[in-house]
Amino acid sequence: MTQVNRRERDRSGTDRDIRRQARELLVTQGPQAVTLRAIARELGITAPALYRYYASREDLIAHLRADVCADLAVGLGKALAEVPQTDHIGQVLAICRGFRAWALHHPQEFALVFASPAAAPGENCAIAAADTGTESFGQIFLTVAGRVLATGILLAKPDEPVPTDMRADLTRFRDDLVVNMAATGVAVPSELVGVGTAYAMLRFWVRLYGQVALEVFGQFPFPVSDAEPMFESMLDDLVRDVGLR
Amino acid sequence: MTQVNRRERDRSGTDRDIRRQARELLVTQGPQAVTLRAIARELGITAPALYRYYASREDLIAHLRADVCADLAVGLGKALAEVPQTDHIGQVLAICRGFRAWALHHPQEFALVFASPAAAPGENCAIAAADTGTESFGQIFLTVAGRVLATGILLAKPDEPVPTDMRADLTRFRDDLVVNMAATGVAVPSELVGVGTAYAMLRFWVRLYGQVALEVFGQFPFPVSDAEPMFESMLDDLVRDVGLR
DNA sequence: CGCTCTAGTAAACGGTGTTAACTCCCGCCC
DNA sequence: GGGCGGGAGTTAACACCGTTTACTAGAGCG
Repeated sequence: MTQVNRRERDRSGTDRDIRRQARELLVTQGPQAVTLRAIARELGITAPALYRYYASREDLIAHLRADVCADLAVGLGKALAEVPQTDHIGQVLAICRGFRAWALHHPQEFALVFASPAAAPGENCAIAAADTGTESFGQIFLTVAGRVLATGILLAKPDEPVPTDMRADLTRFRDDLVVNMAATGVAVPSELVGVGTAYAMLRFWVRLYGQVALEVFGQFPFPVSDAEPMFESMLDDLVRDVGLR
Repeated sequence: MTQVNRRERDRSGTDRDIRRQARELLVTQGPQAVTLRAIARELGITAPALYRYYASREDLIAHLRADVCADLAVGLGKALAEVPQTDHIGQVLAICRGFRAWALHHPQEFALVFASPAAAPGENCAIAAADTGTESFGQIFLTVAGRVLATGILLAKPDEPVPTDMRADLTRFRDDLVVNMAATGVAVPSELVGVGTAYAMLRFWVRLYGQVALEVFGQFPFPVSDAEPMFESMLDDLVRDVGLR
Protein backbone atom coordinates (compact mmCIF):
# COMPACT_ATOMS: atom_id res chain seq x y z
CA MET A 1 0.00 0.00 0.00
CA THR A 2 2.47 2.56 1.22
CA GLN A 3 4.94 1.12 -1.26
CA VAL A 4 2.57 1.60 -4.13
CA ASN A 5 1.92 5.10 -2.90
CA ARG A 6 5.63 5.68 -2.57
CA ARG A 7 6.16 4.53 -6.09
CA GLU A 8 3.32 6.53 -7.49
CA ARG A 9 4.29 9.58 -5.49
CA ASP A 10 7.78 9.38 -6.94
CA ARG A 11 6.36 9.13 -10.39
CA SER A 12 3.92 11.99 -10.07
CA GLY A 13 6.60 13.93 -8.24
CA THR A 14 9.05 13.84 -11.11
CA ASP A 15 6.14 14.44 -13.43
CA ARG A 16 5.47 17.66 -11.56
CA ASP A 17 9.16 18.50 -11.74
CA ILE A 18 9.16 17.99 -15.49
CA ARG A 19 6.25 20.31 -16.02
CA ARG A 20 7.69 22.87 -13.61
CA GLN A 21 10.98 22.89 -15.49
CA ALA A 22 9.22 23.09 -18.82
CA ARG A 23 7.25 26.03 -17.53
CA GLU A 24 10.39 27.68 -16.24
CA LEU A 25 12.05 27.38 -19.62
CA LEU A 26 8.95 28.66 -21.36
CA VAL A 27 8.71 31.85 -19.34
CA THR A 28 12.42 32.61 -19.17
CA GLN A 29 13.59 31.69 -22.65
CA GLY A 30 10.52 31.43 -24.81
CA PRO A 31 8.76 28.46 -26.37
CA GLN A 32 11.65 27.37 -28.60
CA ALA A 33 13.73 26.80 -25.47
CA VAL A 34 11.37 24.27 -23.93
CA THR A 35 13.20 21.27 -25.26
CA LEU A 36 13.20 17.75 -23.96
CA ARG A 37 16.95 17.66 -23.54
CA ALA A 38 17.03 20.95 -21.67
CA ILE A 39 14.31 19.84 -19.31
CA ALA A 40 16.04 16.54 -18.67
CA ARG A 41 19.42 18.24 -18.22
CA GLU A 42 17.97 20.58 -15.63
CA LEU A 43 16.43 17.64 -13.82
CA GLY A 44 19.63 15.63 -13.86
CA ILE A 45 18.22 12.87 -16.03
CA THR A 46 18.45 12.03 -19.71
CA ALA A 47 16.05 13.01 -22.43
CA PRO A 48 14.63 9.58 -23.30
CA ALA A 49 13.51 9.21 -19.70
CA LEU A 50 10.86 11.82 -20.41
CA TYR A 51 9.21 9.36 -22.76
CA ARG A 52 8.15 7.43 -19.66
CA TYR A 53 5.87 10.37 -18.95
CA TYR A 54 4.92 11.85 -22.30
CA ALA A 55 4.53 10.30 -25.70
CA SER A 56 6.29 13.16 -27.44
CA ARG A 57 7.34 16.74 -27.07
CA GLU A 58 4.02 17.81 -28.53
CA ASP A 59 2.23 15.78 -25.91
CA LEU A 60 4.21 17.47 -23.16
CA ILE A 61 3.40 20.88 -24.64
CA ALA A 62 -0.27 20.00 -24.65
CA HIS A 63 -0.15 19.16 -20.95
CA LEU A 64 1.79 22.36 -20.37
CA ARG A 65 -0.99 24.24 -22.06
CA ALA A 66 -3.50 22.67 -19.70
CA ASP A 67 -1.29 23.54 -16.72
CA VAL A 68 -1.05 27.15 -17.80
CA CYS A 69 -4.79 27.23 -18.22
CA ALA A 70 -5.38 25.81 -14.78
CA ASP A 71 -2.95 28.26 -13.20
CA LEU A 72 -4.69 31.14 -14.85
CA ALA A 73 -7.95 29.82 -13.51
CA VAL A 74 -6.73 29.68 -9.91
CA GLY A 75 -5.16 33.11 -10.29
CA LEU A 76 -8.44 34.55 -11.46
CA GLY A 77 -10.18 32.69 -8.70
CA LYS A 78 -8.00 34.41 -6.15
CA ALA A 79 -8.58 37.81 -7.72
CA LEU A 80 -12.27 37.04 -7.57
CA ALA A 81 -12.14 36.11 -3.91
CA GLU A 82 -11.02 39.61 -3.01
CA VAL A 83 -14.21 41.14 -4.33
CA PRO A 84 -17.40 40.80 -2.29
CA GLN A 85 -19.74 38.33 -3.90
CA THR A 86 -22.49 40.91 -3.90
CA ASP A 87 -20.50 43.31 -6.07
CA HIS A 88 -21.23 41.68 -9.38
CA ILE A 89 -19.88 44.39 -11.58
CA GLY A 90 -16.76 44.44 -9.45
CA GLN A 91 -16.40 40.72 -10.00
CA VAL A 92 -16.70 41.07 -13.73
CA LEU A 93 -14.13 43.85 -13.73
CA ALA A 94 -11.81 41.81 -11.52
CA ILE A 95 -11.90 38.92 -13.95
CA CYS A 96 -11.25 41.09 -16.95
CA ARG A 97 -8.43 43.02 -15.30
CA GLY A 98 -6.99 39.80 -13.96
CA PHE A 99 -7.03 38.24 -17.39
CA ARG A 100 -5.26 41.25 -18.89
CA ALA A 101 -2.68 41.42 -16.13
CA TRP A 102 -1.95 37.73 -16.43
CA ALA A 103 -1.61 37.95 -20.19
CA LEU A 104 0.76 40.89 -20.02
CA HIS A 105 2.91 39.23 -17.38
CA HIS A 106 2.92 35.87 -19.14
CA PRO A 107 3.05 36.66 -22.86
CA GLN A 108 4.63 33.33 -23.74
CA GLU A 109 1.95 31.40 -21.94
CA PHE A 110 -0.73 33.59 -23.46
CA ALA A 111 0.59 32.98 -26.94
CA LEU A 112 0.81 29.27 -26.25
CA VAL A 113 -2.72 28.89 -24.98
CA PHE A 114 -4.68 31.63 -26.69
CA ALA A 115 -2.88 32.34 -29.92
CA SER A 116 -1.31 29.22 -31.32
CA PRO A 117 -2.70 28.20 -34.68
CA ALA A 118 -2.13 24.57 -33.79
CA ALA A 119 -4.70 24.83 -31.04
CA ALA A 120 -7.31 26.07 -33.43
CA PRO A 121 -8.93 22.88 -34.71
CA GLY A 122 -11.69 21.54 -32.53
CA GLU A 123 -12.15 22.26 -28.88
CA ASN A 124 -9.85 24.55 -27.01
CA CYS A 125 -9.20 25.45 -23.41
CA ALA A 126 -10.96 28.79 -23.38
CA ILE A 127 -14.16 27.34 -22.07
CA ALA A 128 -14.40 23.63 -22.47
CA ALA A 129 -11.42 21.70 -21.16
CA ALA A 130 -13.13 18.39 -20.92
CA ASP A 131 -9.94 16.39 -21.35
CA THR A 132 -8.26 17.83 -18.29
CA GLY A 133 -10.18 17.15 -15.17
CA THR A 134 -9.12 20.49 -13.73
CA GLU A 135 -11.39 23.44 -13.65
CA SER A 136 -10.70 25.49 -16.72
CA PHE A 137 -10.22 29.15 -17.15
CA GLY A 138 -13.57 29.45 -18.90
CA GLN A 139 -15.31 27.89 -15.92
CA ILE A 140 -14.43 30.94 -13.88
CA PHE A 141 -15.83 33.16 -16.56
CA LEU A 142 -19.03 31.20 -16.64
CA THR A 143 -19.32 31.07 -12.88
CA VAL A 144 -19.12 34.82 -12.59
CA ALA A 145 -21.51 35.25 -15.46
CA GLY A 146 -23.85 32.88 -13.67
CA ARG A 147 -23.69 34.92 -10.49
CA VAL A 148 -24.48 38.05 -12.43
CA LEU A 149 -27.36 36.40 -14.19
CA ALA A 150 -28.64 34.99 -10.91
CA THR A 151 -29.18 38.47 -9.56
CA GLY A 152 -31.63 39.12 -12.30
CA ILE A 153 -29.51 41.88 -13.77
CA LEU A 154 -29.85 41.10 -17.41
CA LEU A 155 -26.74 40.95 -19.51
CA ALA A 156 -29.05 41.73 -22.37
CA LYS A 157 -32.60 41.07 -23.25
CA PRO A 158 -32.68 37.28 -23.31
CA ASP A 159 -34.24 37.37 -26.74
CA GLU A 160 -32.43 40.33 -28.17
CA PRO A 161 -32.19 40.01 -31.94
CA VAL A 162 -29.35 37.80 -33.00
CA PRO A 163 -27.86 37.03 -36.41
CA THR A 164 -30.19 34.37 -37.70
CA ASP A 165 -27.38 32.23 -39.03
CA MET A 166 -25.95 31.99 -35.53
CA ARG A 167 -29.13 31.02 -33.79
CA ALA A 168 -28.45 27.32 -33.80
CA ASP A 169 -24.94 27.65 -32.40
CA LEU A 170 -26.07 30.15 -29.83
CA THR A 171 -28.90 27.95 -28.66
CA ARG A 172 -26.48 25.12 -28.08
CA PHE A 173 -24.19 27.50 -26.22
CA ARG A 174 -27.10 28.70 -24.10
CA ASP A 175 -28.00 25.15 -23.16
CA ASP A 176 -24.41 24.41 -22.24
CA LEU A 177 -24.40 27.53 -20.12
CA VAL A 178 -27.45 26.48 -18.18
CA VAL A 179 -26.17 23.01 -17.35
CA ASN A 180 -22.72 24.39 -16.57
CA MET A 181 -24.18 26.85 -14.13
CA ALA A 182 -26.34 24.28 -12.52
CA ALA A 183 -23.28 22.08 -12.14
CA THR A 184 -21.31 24.84 -10.41
CA GLY A 185 -24.10 25.33 -7.94
CA VAL A 186 -25.29 28.68 -9.22
CA ALA A 187 -29.02 28.61 -9.39
CA VAL A 188 -30.18 30.80 -12.24
CA PRO A 189 -33.70 30.98 -13.61
CA SER A 190 -33.31 29.42 -17.00
CA GLU A 191 -35.74 31.84 -18.61
CA LEU A 192 -33.28 34.64 -17.85
CA VAL A 193 -30.66 33.24 -20.16
CA GLY A 194 -31.74 33.25 -23.77
CA VAL A 195 -29.92 33.32 -27.05
CA GLY A 196 -29.59 37.06 -26.67
CA THR A 197 -27.77 36.55 -23.40
CA ALA A 198 -25.48 34.00 -24.96
CA TYR A 199 -24.77 36.37 -27.81
CA ALA A 200 -23.97 39.18 -25.41
CA MET A 201 -21.54 36.97 -23.55
CA LEU A 202 -19.90 35.95 -26.78
CA ARG A 203 -19.45 39.53 -27.87
CA PHE A 204 -18.12 40.41 -24.46
CA TRP A 205 -15.50 37.72 -24.71
CA VAL A 206 -14.57 38.64 -28.27
CA ARG A 207 -13.82 42.22 -27.35
CA LEU A 208 -11.99 41.33 -24.17
CA TYR A 209 -9.88 38.74 -25.92
CA GLY A 210 -9.18 41.05 -28.82
CA GLN A 211 -8.06 43.93 -26.70
CA VAL A 212 -5.79 41.74 -24.61
CA ALA A 213 -4.30 39.95 -27.59
CA LEU A 214 -3.59 43.21 -29.35
CA GLU A 215 -1.90 44.55 -26.28
CA VAL A 216 0.16 41.44 -25.65
CA PHE A 217 1.38 41.34 -29.23
CA GLY A 218 1.96 45.08 -29.37
CA GLN A 219 -0.06 45.48 -32.54
CA PHE A 220 -1.05 49.05 -31.94
CA PRO A 221 -0.89 51.24 -35.01
CA PHE A 222 1.34 53.70 -33.17
CA PRO A 223 3.59 53.69 -30.11
CA VAL A 224 1.46 53.56 -26.99
CA SER A 225 3.24 54.49 -23.81
CA ASP A 226 0.61 53.05 -21.51
CA ALA A 227 -2.25 50.94 -22.74
CA GLU A 228 -4.06 50.65 -19.44
CA PRO A 229 -6.27 53.74 -19.88
CA MET A 230 -7.42 52.34 -23.15
CA PHE A 231 -8.19 49.00 -21.59
CA GLU A 232 -10.17 50.67 -18.83
CA SER A 233 -12.05 52.74 -21.36
CA MET A 234 -12.87 49.62 -23.35
CA LEU A 235 -13.97 47.86 -20.20
CA ASP A 236 -16.26 50.73 -19.38
CA ASP A 237 -17.87 50.54 -22.80
CA LEU A 238 -18.12 46.80 -22.54
CA VAL A 239 -19.86 46.76 -19.19
CA ARG A 240 -22.26 49.42 -20.37
CA ASP A 241 -22.96 47.81 -23.75
CA VAL A 242 -23.75 44.53 -22.09
CA GLY A 243 -26.35 46.04 -19.87
CA LEU A 244 -24.57 46.17 -16.55
CA ARG A 245 -24.30 49.52 -14.78
CA MET B 1 27.34 48.09 -66.24
CA THR B 2 25.31 45.22 -67.61
CA GLN B 3 27.74 42.88 -65.90
CA VAL B 4 27.18 44.49 -62.55
CA ASN B 5 23.50 44.35 -63.23
CA ARG B 6 23.81 40.74 -64.28
CA ARG B 7 25.58 39.88 -61.07
CA GLU B 8 23.18 41.81 -58.93
CA ARG B 9 20.20 40.42 -60.78
CA ASP B 10 21.45 36.91 -60.12
CA ARG B 11 21.85 37.75 -56.49
CA SER B 12 18.46 39.35 -56.03
CA GLY B 13 17.00 36.59 -58.15
CA THR B 14 18.09 33.80 -55.85
CA ASP B 15 17.17 36.04 -52.95
CA ARG B 16 13.65 36.13 -54.31
CA ASP B 17 13.75 32.37 -54.77
CA ILE B 18 14.81 31.89 -51.16
CA ARG B 19 11.96 33.96 -49.83
CA ARG B 20 9.50 32.31 -52.17
CA GLN B 21 10.56 28.88 -50.99
CA ALA B 22 10.46 29.95 -47.37
CA ARG B 23 6.98 31.24 -47.93
CA GLU B 24 5.94 28.02 -49.62
CA LEU B 25 7.16 25.99 -46.69
CA LEU B 26 5.47 28.31 -44.23
CA VAL B 27 2.05 28.02 -45.80
CA THR B 28 2.17 24.34 -46.61
CA GLN B 29 3.89 22.91 -43.54
CA GLY B 30 3.76 25.55 -40.87
CA PRO B 31 6.43 27.75 -39.33
CA GLN B 32 8.51 24.95 -37.84
CA ALA B 33 9.06 23.60 -41.36
CA VAL B 34 10.66 26.75 -42.70
CA THR B 35 14.18 25.58 -42.09
CA LEU B 36 17.37 26.73 -43.74
CA ARG B 37 18.29 23.28 -44.91
CA ALA B 38 14.86 22.61 -46.38
CA ILE B 39 14.89 25.90 -48.26
CA ALA B 40 18.37 25.21 -49.59
CA ARG B 41 17.46 21.64 -50.51
CA GLU B 42 14.48 22.81 -52.49
CA LEU B 43 16.66 25.36 -54.27
CA GLY B 44 19.35 22.84 -55.08
CA ILE B 45 21.98 24.52 -52.98
CA THR B 46 23.40 23.93 -49.52
CA ALA B 47 22.31 25.54 -46.29
CA PRO B 48 25.40 27.63 -45.53
CA ALA B 49 24.95 29.40 -48.86
CA LEU B 50 21.92 31.11 -47.38
CA TYR B 51 24.22 32.96 -45.03
CA ARG B 52 25.33 35.00 -48.05
CA TYR B 53 21.86 36.47 -48.00
CA TYR B 54 20.73 36.47 -44.39
CA ALA B 55 22.64 36.73 -41.17
CA SER B 56 20.61 34.01 -39.49
CA ARG B 57 17.41 32.11 -39.66
CA GLU B 58 15.79 34.74 -37.49
CA ASP B 59 16.88 37.41 -39.93
CA LEU B 60 15.30 35.50 -42.79
CA ILE B 61 12.08 35.13 -40.83
CA ALA B 62 12.02 38.87 -40.22
CA HIS B 63 12.27 39.54 -43.94
CA LEU B 64 9.61 36.94 -44.53
CA ARG B 65 7.37 38.82 -42.15
CA ALA B 66 7.86 41.98 -44.16
CA ASP B 67 7.12 40.09 -47.38
CA VAL B 68 3.90 38.69 -45.98
CA CYS B 69 2.93 42.17 -44.89
CA ALA B 70 3.59 43.63 -48.29
CA ASP B 71 1.62 40.87 -50.00
CA LEU B 72 -1.32 41.49 -47.73
CA ALA B 73 -1.10 45.14 -48.64
CA VAL B 74 -1.26 44.51 -52.37
CA GLY B 75 -4.06 42.01 -51.84
CA LEU B 76 -6.08 44.57 -49.97
CA GLY B 77 -5.20 47.13 -52.59
CA LYS B 78 -6.73 44.91 -55.25
CA ALA B 79 -9.86 44.34 -53.19
CA LEU B 80 -10.08 48.07 -52.80
CA ALA B 81 -9.78 48.71 -56.50
CA GLU B 82 -12.98 46.79 -57.14
CA VAL B 83 -15.01 49.24 -55.10
CA PRO B 84 -15.83 52.66 -56.57
CA GLN B 85 -13.76 55.34 -54.92
CA THR B 86 -16.90 57.25 -54.10
CA ASP B 87 -18.34 54.42 -52.02
CA HIS B 88 -16.42 55.12 -48.88
CA ILE B 89 -18.28 52.81 -46.60
CA GLY B 90 -17.91 50.10 -49.20
CA GLN B 91 -14.18 50.68 -49.23
CA VAL B 92 -13.96 50.38 -45.48
CA LEU B 93 -15.97 47.18 -45.58
CA ALA B 94 -13.85 45.81 -48.39
CA ILE B 95 -10.68 46.36 -46.39
CA CYS B 96 -12.09 44.75 -43.27
CA ARG B 97 -13.50 41.78 -45.12
CA GLY B 98 -10.33 41.45 -47.10
CA PHE B 99 -8.26 41.44 -43.95
CA ARG B 100 -10.44 38.74 -42.40
CA ALA B 101 -10.43 36.61 -45.52
CA TRP B 102 -6.68 36.86 -45.82
CA ALA B 103 -6.16 35.98 -42.18
CA LEU B 104 -8.43 32.94 -42.40
CA HIS B 105 -6.75 31.71 -45.57
CA HIS B 106 -3.26 32.36 -44.27
CA PRO B 107 -3.36 31.51 -40.57
CA GLN B 108 0.35 30.76 -40.42
CA GLU B 109 1.25 34.09 -41.91
CA PHE B 110 -1.25 35.83 -39.70
CA ALA B 111 0.25 34.28 -36.61
CA LEU B 112 3.73 35.15 -37.80
CA VAL B 113 3.01 38.79 -38.48
CA PHE B 114 0.21 39.70 -36.13
CA ALA B 115 0.53 37.36 -33.20
CA SER B 116 4.14 36.52 -32.52
CA PRO B 117 5.32 37.66 -29.11
CA ALA B 118 8.79 38.20 -30.53
CA ALA B 119 7.50 40.97 -32.73
CA ALA B 120 6.08 42.82 -29.78
CA PRO B 121 8.95 45.05 -28.68
CA GLY B 122 9.11 48.37 -30.45
CA GLU B 123 7.70 49.09 -33.87
CA ASN B 124 5.77 46.54 -35.81
CA CYS B 125 4.50 46.13 -39.30
CA ALA B 126 0.87 46.96 -38.67
CA ILE B 127 1.33 50.56 -39.59
CA ALA B 128 4.90 51.72 -39.59
CA ALA B 129 7.19 49.57 -41.69
CA ALA B 130 9.92 52.13 -42.08
CA ASP B 131 12.65 49.52 -42.46
CA THR B 132 11.12 47.94 -45.54
CA GLY B 133 10.77 50.37 -48.37
CA THR B 134 7.59 48.65 -49.48
CA GLU B 135 4.22 50.07 -48.79
CA SER B 136 2.94 48.48 -45.63
CA PHE B 137 -0.37 47.00 -44.81
CA GLY B 138 -1.20 49.88 -42.50
CA GLN B 139 -0.67 52.35 -45.32
CA ILE B 140 -3.71 50.96 -47.06
CA PHE B 141 -5.73 51.32 -43.92
CA LEU B 142 -4.63 54.90 -43.52
CA THR B 143 -5.23 55.72 -47.14
CA VAL B 144 -8.79 54.56 -46.98
CA ALA B 145 -9.31 56.33 -43.71
CA GLY B 146 -7.94 59.45 -45.34
CA ARG B 147 -10.38 59.15 -48.22
CA VAL B 148 -13.23 58.79 -45.80
CA LEU B 149 -12.09 61.74 -43.80
CA ALA B 150 -11.62 63.80 -46.94
CA THR B 151 -15.31 63.51 -47.73
CA GLY B 152 -16.11 65.28 -44.54
CA ILE B 153 -17.93 62.32 -43.12
CA LEU B 154 -16.66 62.39 -39.60
CA LEU B 155 -15.35 59.19 -38.17
CA ALA B 156 -16.16 60.79 -34.87
CA LYS B 157 -16.29 64.24 -33.45
CA PRO B 158 -12.67 65.36 -33.89
CA ASP B 159 -12.54 66.37 -30.26
CA GLU B 160 -14.66 63.64 -28.80
CA PRO B 161 -13.66 63.02 -25.20
CA VAL B 162 -10.66 60.76 -24.93
CA PRO B 163 -8.96 59.09 -21.97
CA THR B 164 -6.78 61.89 -20.65
CA ASP B 165 -3.80 59.61 -20.15
CA MET B 166 -3.83 58.76 -23.82
CA ARG B 167 -4.01 62.32 -25.09
CA ALA B 168 -0.29 62.65 -25.67
CA ASP B 169 0.02 59.40 -27.60
CA LEU B 170 -3.10 60.13 -29.60
CA THR B 171 -1.87 63.59 -30.52
CA ARG B 172 1.31 62.10 -31.90
CA PHE B 173 -0.73 59.53 -33.79
CA ARG B 174 -2.95 62.28 -35.19
CA ASP B 175 0.07 64.21 -36.41
CA ASP B 176 1.49 61.10 -38.03
CA LEU B 177 -1.84 60.52 -39.69
CA VAL B 178 -1.93 63.99 -41.19
CA VAL B 179 1.54 63.80 -42.68
CA ASN B 180 0.95 60.25 -43.85
CA MET B 181 -2.18 61.25 -45.65
CA ALA B 182 -0.52 64.25 -47.20
CA ALA B 183 2.26 61.96 -48.40
CA THR B 184 -0.18 59.56 -50.04
CA GLY B 185 -1.79 62.41 -51.91
CA VAL B 186 -5.03 62.50 -50.00
CA ALA B 187 -5.87 66.06 -49.19
CA VAL B 188 -7.75 66.18 -45.94
CA PRO B 189 -8.54 69.32 -43.99
CA SER B 190 -6.37 68.94 -40.93
CA GLU B 191 -9.02 70.39 -38.64
CA LEU B 192 -11.20 67.39 -39.45
CA VAL B 193 -8.83 64.95 -37.84
CA GLY B 194 -8.49 65.51 -34.12
CA VAL B 195 -7.54 63.33 -31.22
CA GLY B 196 -11.10 62.04 -31.15
CA THR B 197 -10.72 60.89 -34.73
CA ALA B 198 -7.45 59.19 -33.94
CA TYR B 199 -9.06 57.50 -30.97
CA ALA B 200 -11.96 56.28 -33.08
CA MET B 201 -9.56 54.81 -35.62
CA LEU B 202 -7.63 53.09 -32.88
CA ARG B 203 -10.76 51.55 -31.42
CA PHE B 204 -11.85 50.49 -34.85
CA TRP B 205 -8.58 48.68 -35.41
CA VAL B 206 -8.63 47.08 -31.99
CA ARG B 207 -12.01 45.52 -32.54
CA LEU B 208 -11.28 44.43 -36.08
CA TYR B 209 -7.98 42.87 -35.06
CA GLY B 210 -9.53 41.22 -32.04
CA GLN B 211 -12.35 39.64 -33.93
CA VAL B 212 -10.08 38.35 -36.66
CA ALA B 213 -7.48 37.02 -34.23
CA LEU B 214 -10.11 35.23 -32.21
CA GLU B 215 -11.52 33.66 -35.33
CA VAL B 216 -8.14 32.60 -36.70
CA PHE B 217 -7.15 31.00 -33.43
CA GLY B 218 -10.55 29.45 -32.91
CA GLN B 219 -10.86 30.81 -29.41
CA PHE B 220 -14.62 30.88 -29.36
CA PRO B 221 -16.15 29.74 -26.10
CA PHE B 222 -18.24 27.20 -27.97
CA PRO B 223 -18.21 25.47 -31.34
CA VAL B 224 -19.14 27.93 -34.05
CA SER B 225 -20.15 26.40 -37.33
CA ASP B 226 -19.82 29.61 -39.33
CA ALA B 227 -18.28 32.74 -37.90
CA GLU B 228 -19.02 34.98 -40.84
CA PRO B 229 -22.43 36.20 -39.64
CA MET B 230 -20.82 37.24 -36.43
CA PHE B 231 -18.09 39.08 -38.26
CA GLU B 232 -20.64 40.87 -40.37
CA SER B 233 -22.64 41.78 -37.32
CA MET B 234 -19.54 43.14 -35.64
CA LEU B 235 -18.67 45.08 -38.76
CA ASP B 236 -22.10 46.59 -38.79
CA ASP B 237 -21.74 47.72 -35.20
CA LEU B 238 -18.28 49.01 -35.90
CA VAL B 239 -19.25 51.12 -38.86
CA ARG B 240 -22.17 52.54 -36.96
CA ASP B 241 -20.24 53.19 -33.76
CA VAL B 242 -17.57 55.05 -35.65
CA GLY B 243 -20.04 57.42 -37.19
CA LEU B 244 -20.28 56.11 -40.72
CA ARG B 245 -23.70 55.23 -42.08
C1' DC C 1 14.97 -16.25 -3.46
C1' DG C 2 13.37 -15.29 -7.98
C1' DC C 3 10.17 -12.90 -11.12
C1' DT C 4 8.22 -8.92 -13.05
C1' DC C 5 7.79 -4.55 -14.02
C1' DT C 6 9.50 0.09 -14.57
C1' DA C 7 12.28 4.34 -14.20
C1' DG C 8 16.27 5.46 -16.15
C1' DT C 9 20.53 4.99 -19.26
C1' DA C 10 23.62 4.61 -23.42
C1' DA C 11 24.02 4.61 -28.12
C1' DA C 12 22.48 5.68 -32.30
C1' DC C 13 19.77 7.96 -36.41
C1' DG C 14 18.46 11.73 -38.89
C1' DG C 15 17.49 16.33 -38.56
C1' DT C 16 18.64 21.30 -37.23
C1' DG C 17 21.42 26.23 -37.06
C1' DT C 18 25.88 27.89 -37.50
C1' DT C 19 30.91 28.40 -38.36
C1' DA C 20 35.39 27.87 -40.77
C1' DA C 21 38.12 26.84 -44.47
C1' DC C 22 38.04 26.05 -48.92
C1' DT C 23 36.95 26.22 -54.13
C1' DC C 24 35.71 28.51 -58.32
C1' DC C 25 34.47 31.74 -61.38
C1' DC C 26 32.73 36.50 -62.76
C1' DG C 27 34.01 41.12 -63.64
C1' DC C 28 37.44 44.52 -63.18
C1' DC C 29 42.10 46.80 -63.86
C1' DC C 30 46.47 46.89 -65.96
C1' DG D 1 44.63 38.99 -72.83
C1' DG D 2 46.57 38.08 -67.88
C1' DG D 3 46.31 38.44 -63.31
C1' DC D 4 43.40 39.25 -59.31
C1' DG D 5 39.96 40.57 -55.83
C1' DG D 6 35.86 39.24 -54.10
C1' DG D 7 31.78 37.00 -53.63
C1' DA D 8 28.67 32.77 -54.38
C1' DG D 9 28.74 28.31 -53.15
C1' DT D 10 30.72 23.95 -51.17
C1' DT D 11 32.48 20.61 -47.73
C1' DA D 12 33.36 19.39 -43.10
C1' DA D 13 32.60 19.94 -38.65
C1' DC D 14 30.32 21.25 -34.07
C1' DA D 15 26.73 21.35 -30.96
C1' DC D 16 22.32 20.89 -30.53
C1' DC D 17 17.49 18.69 -31.17
C1' DG D 18 13.42 14.69 -31.06
C1' DT D 19 13.01 9.97 -31.13
C1' DT D 20 13.91 4.85 -31.08
C1' DT D 21 16.15 0.75 -29.56
C1' DA D 22 18.29 -2.16 -26.49
C1' DC D 23 19.88 -2.36 -22.27
C1' DT D 24 20.54 -1.99 -16.72
C1' DA D 25 19.36 -1.56 -12.00
C1' DG D 26 16.40 -1.78 -8.52
C1' DA D 27 11.80 -1.88 -6.16
C1' DG D 28 7.70 -4.80 -4.94
C1' DC D 29 5.57 -9.14 -4.66
C1' DG D 30 4.89 -14.21 -4.55
